[in-house]
Amino acid sequence: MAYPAKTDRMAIIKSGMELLARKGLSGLSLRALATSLDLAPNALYRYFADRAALEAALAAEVARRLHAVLKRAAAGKEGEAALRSMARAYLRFAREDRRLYEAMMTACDLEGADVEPHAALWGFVLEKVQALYGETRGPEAAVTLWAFLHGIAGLEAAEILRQNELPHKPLSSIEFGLDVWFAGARVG
Amino acid sequence: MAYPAKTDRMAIIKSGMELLARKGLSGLSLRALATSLDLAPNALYRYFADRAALEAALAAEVARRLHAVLKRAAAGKEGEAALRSMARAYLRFAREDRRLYEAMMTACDLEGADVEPHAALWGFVLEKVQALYGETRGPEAAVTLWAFLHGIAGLEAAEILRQNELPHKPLSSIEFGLDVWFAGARVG
DNA sequence: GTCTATATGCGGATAGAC
DNA sequence: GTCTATCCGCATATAGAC
Repeated sequence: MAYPAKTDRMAIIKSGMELLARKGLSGLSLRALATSLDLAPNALYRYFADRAALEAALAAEVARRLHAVLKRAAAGKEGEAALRSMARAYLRFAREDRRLYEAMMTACDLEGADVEPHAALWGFVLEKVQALYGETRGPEAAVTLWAFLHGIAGLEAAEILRQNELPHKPLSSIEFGLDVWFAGARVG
Repeated sequence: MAYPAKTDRMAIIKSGMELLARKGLSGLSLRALATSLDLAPNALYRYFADRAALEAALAAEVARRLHAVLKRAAAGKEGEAALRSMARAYLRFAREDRRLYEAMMTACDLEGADVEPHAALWGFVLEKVQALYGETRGPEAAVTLWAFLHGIAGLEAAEILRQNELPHKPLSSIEFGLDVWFAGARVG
């Protein structure tokens, strides 16, 4: 055959993750990704129907990574200690790989996306929360915690908490917020 | 004069807000905005140095609008009632004008941005929170509440809470989260 | 202050050969 | 499966005339 295979889905995802981490979702182009793999500008269309399909695949991969990070953070811990560790790991991930994190939250609702990694991630967190808040209140408590963490990540990414006019205490606010949330588990 | 003035800063902002609400920040182009004002593609450069300057001006305008919305929501109310009303108004704004809201949070940290409207908005919220949480804990409590609301807005915008795999109870989770947050004010 | 014209760059996607 | 070539669209920004 004149043109033997030079790549595959996994290699594309891998290279795509590196590019995504550096340039962000809007800065990622199929052309640049193809170039990074030594391919012609349009070669990726054999593996992904269009750009949206690639984005969804990348978002799923990010979810898998975050899931692994949270698992590691919770390892050997239980209850409140496990969740505090997970919360801090979540924010560390959102901070250090903010472009990956943003991509995960942006591209997870596309058509034909692989929802499994996202669902697995949610299931893992929910389980831990229910251990503290109970089965009934678990979902609402988990959404509340998630929203808080996601909000902190967003405020930090926008560098809003660093503006002079604002009392910039992001770190202490995080502990403050977690304290309030855990207090809710004990009271209710 | 051969070419009399056909527009001004305010008209540009006004038309820009309409376009922003429809197309979002990334979908907004100087060309389209100029066209909507019956101007040549480059006419706006007389009023804004570049695209970033326009974005910052629009973000400031959104902050003014949100500030007005929150003021109205708190009018005639005090303490917890005022803040609950403000929280719901905040989320209503983020939901109904989500592209404006996103633009405000994205473009508020640009060079040379007019920070005053953002600072005024923050000051207004902080004041209300301090009435409940006290002066010392006010900033952290306010950041916590803000992060929670911003996070909910983000999860809703990404339509993450609507996925089948997740218990999709955004509304009840909002009340749940607010309950926890207000409980923190009474306990501490 | 607005105009026409243009420089320059980017991106997604398709056709058809090998 | 990869290639070359191309179509098409979008954008920011500048130069210089009126």
